[in-house]
Amino acid sequence: MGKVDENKKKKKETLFNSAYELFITKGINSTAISDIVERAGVAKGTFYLYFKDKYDIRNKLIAHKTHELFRAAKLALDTAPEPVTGLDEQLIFIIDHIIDTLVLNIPLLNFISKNLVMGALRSVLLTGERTDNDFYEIFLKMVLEDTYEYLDVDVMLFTIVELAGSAGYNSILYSEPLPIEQYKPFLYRSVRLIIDSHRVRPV
Amino acid sequence: MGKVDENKKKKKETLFNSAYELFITKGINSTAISDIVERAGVAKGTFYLYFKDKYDIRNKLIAHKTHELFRAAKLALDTAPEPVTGLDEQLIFIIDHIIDTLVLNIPLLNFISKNLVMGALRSVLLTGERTDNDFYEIFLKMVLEDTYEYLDVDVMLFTIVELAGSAGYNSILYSEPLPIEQYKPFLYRSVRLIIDSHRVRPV
Amino acid sequence: MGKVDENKKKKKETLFNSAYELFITKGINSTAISDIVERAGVAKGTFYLYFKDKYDIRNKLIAHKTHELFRAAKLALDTAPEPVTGLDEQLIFIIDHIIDTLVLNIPLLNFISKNLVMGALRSVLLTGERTDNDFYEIFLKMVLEDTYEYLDVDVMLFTIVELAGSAGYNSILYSEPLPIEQYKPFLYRSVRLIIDSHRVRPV
Amino acid sequence: MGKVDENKKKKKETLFNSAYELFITKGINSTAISDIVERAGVAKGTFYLYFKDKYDIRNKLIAHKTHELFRAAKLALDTAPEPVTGLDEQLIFIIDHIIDTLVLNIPLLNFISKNLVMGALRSVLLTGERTDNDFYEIFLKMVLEDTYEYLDVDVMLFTIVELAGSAGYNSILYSEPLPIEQYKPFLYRSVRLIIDSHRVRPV
DNA sequence: TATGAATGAGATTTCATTCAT
DNA sequence: AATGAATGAAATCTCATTCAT
Repeated sequence: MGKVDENKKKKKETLFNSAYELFITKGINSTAISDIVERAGVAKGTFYLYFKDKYDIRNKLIAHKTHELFRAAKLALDTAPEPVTGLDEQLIFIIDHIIDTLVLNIPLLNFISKNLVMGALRSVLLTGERTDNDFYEIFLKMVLEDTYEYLDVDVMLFTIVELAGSAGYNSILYSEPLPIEQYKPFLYRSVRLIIDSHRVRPV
Repeated sequence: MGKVDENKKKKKETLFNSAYELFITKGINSTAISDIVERAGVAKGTFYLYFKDKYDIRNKLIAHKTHELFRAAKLALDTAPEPVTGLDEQLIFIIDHIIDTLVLNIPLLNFISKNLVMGALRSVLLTGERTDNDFYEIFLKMVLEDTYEYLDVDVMLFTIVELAGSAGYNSILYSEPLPIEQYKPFLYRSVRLIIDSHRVRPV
Repeated sequence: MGKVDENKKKKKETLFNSAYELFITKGINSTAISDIVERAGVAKGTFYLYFKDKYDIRNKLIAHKTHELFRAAKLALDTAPEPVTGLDEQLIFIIDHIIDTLVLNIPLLNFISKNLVMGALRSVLLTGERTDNDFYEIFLKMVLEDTYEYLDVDVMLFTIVELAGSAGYNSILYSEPLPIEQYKPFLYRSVRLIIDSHRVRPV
Repeated sequence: MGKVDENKKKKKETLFNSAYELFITKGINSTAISDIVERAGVAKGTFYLYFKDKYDIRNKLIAHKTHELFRAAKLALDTAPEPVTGLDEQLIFIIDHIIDTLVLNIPLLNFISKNLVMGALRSVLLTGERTDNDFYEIFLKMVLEDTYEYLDVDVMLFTIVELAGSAGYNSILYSEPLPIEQYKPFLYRSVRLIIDSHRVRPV
């Protein structure tokens, strides 16, 4: 990569970081592009060299952050001291890891969620961003390697993601109807039931 | 009610309606207060007599509309040609009714949802707005009158609302992973499983 | 005075007091008529029953407060334990008394001054408001009773008032070029010189 | 200076001039920023690029205009056909020059004065704006070069400025107690007395 | 590429004043 | 006399976007 390209990438990254910090601090509506470029230390015009507008950078940011969450969860799964076996345990492990991360990073939860958690998660999981790590492929692989056979895998994943995302969001943020730690057993029971209902039979 | 009070109520209502129509047509960000008052045919200052700002009227609107959805669903349930029995069937009836309403009113879905569906639904269901119709009471009554006994009723309702709200929203709007009509059976199966998992035994 | 008239006077007084407190607290520009009536506990329309606008009430307030200052100073002069004799000593006594009062009431100083101290003082002294206590008359009497004869009495009073008002204002407020207590000897020396320069001869 | 910087300076100047003309014509309260930018032929946002708000530009304007007055007076003093000698004559020359200027420019007098002449004059004389021509230095030099020695020079200048500013303002504007031309002898006599009272002895 | 001055539409908000009750 | 809802002009200020350098 040439020095110019490097510089270009650095500028973009700086804008990315500035935007993220401002978005989670002040919210999107109250963050002006001038705030972003000021914090990034670049000129206003430069912003428009890399992003279309505020919502462009926001969307890319959400996708990026969601990606990171899943990547970290998958990594933890793969490097767990004791191997986690069974699709249900594996999915719950991932959900649990993400929840635990977000509990410690409420601003991130707020940022992602306020901007339609579910859409974002889904985009990562089901449709989108098949760039570096293809999570959809990863999930399919997990499904295939399981001892059970599954029907309507897409539907299953979708249902779980929606439930966990939505219920998790509210439970973490508002401790309603229960604080997340107390709600987890219920959530995971439901996840198991959903998975189970998609099983055909042991292979 | 004096003539003045009557007039006041009418003004507020007009503003309410104008705001709603603009919000679902152009979106909140693109709706200016001047748009609202212009459409309502009142002076700009009048808006500030009744609402703090754009977000104040939006929140009140969301609560109001969500309320209406539930009220209509409950009414339909109570006046169904053939009585619907069993908590699971009743809840699914309500969900189904709301989904069908929103399918025909995508702008409303978008409006409510973009502004945190779940939070809004939950506020109606679990905590909030115990004004006219107390839905929480209604649900409790439905639970009590069922032939089964339930544990953790709050958790059960919360889980169902989150799942149905979030999954329904995406399925209706994006037909992903399936169009809503095809997704419904899966959704309702999950709802039934969740209900079932909270049952203790027949009374 | 009938009950109605009494009530009327009370309303006006309340508005007066509210305005004064707001003016010295927030400044005139930032004080809205709605602030005044709110604090006074009367309706907005009532304000217009008694005053033309914000500046009307302000002017009346300044005249009133300036009047009070002089009245109090004159009273102190007349009731001093040891009689003060000589026009120079008497005028300095009055100036001193007013300065000491304002030092303890900076908001009042600010209010009067920001709105043209000198004009206000002058209006009281020379031209205006010959209502209850006619200060001009009082000063003339002080001049006549002195053992000296004076030329151009108006000019003398004017010069002294302008000097004391302007220099006093700045010295009290900004301690520049000296704090008022240290500036006083210089000020009073100048006042004596001015008086002296208007003397013709002992009568 | 680049083309951009040149342009910037020109814009600021244009705003400055527009504001000044409006302020002295309509008064500050009645001058809107939109008036200023309209007259200057620039966009509204441009104003905020150079000034914080209306009061910012006003303060800078007052300082500027006051500066000009003194500069012109000093220039006249230095280029007088017959050299003016003696501190008293020099100070009176300056005061006289400023008074004569203001007599011909009542709007300027009003503008400066309404916003606390004295404060402004003082800021130029005693403390402030030590930029181009340092008037304080100039006065000190005048004092040093005099044949007399002086005590408490700051106090002397302050007293004179306050007296001349305040009395001059009222006399010019209201012809009270006398028109300025008739009042001048009295004023200058007082000034001489004040100067004299600070003299120690001929050096 | 990068800059940042300039733009100017438009958003929000205030508030003196009126007038029907 | 008193009220206070309604007005709506006008004020301030923001900010996304452009474009000459």
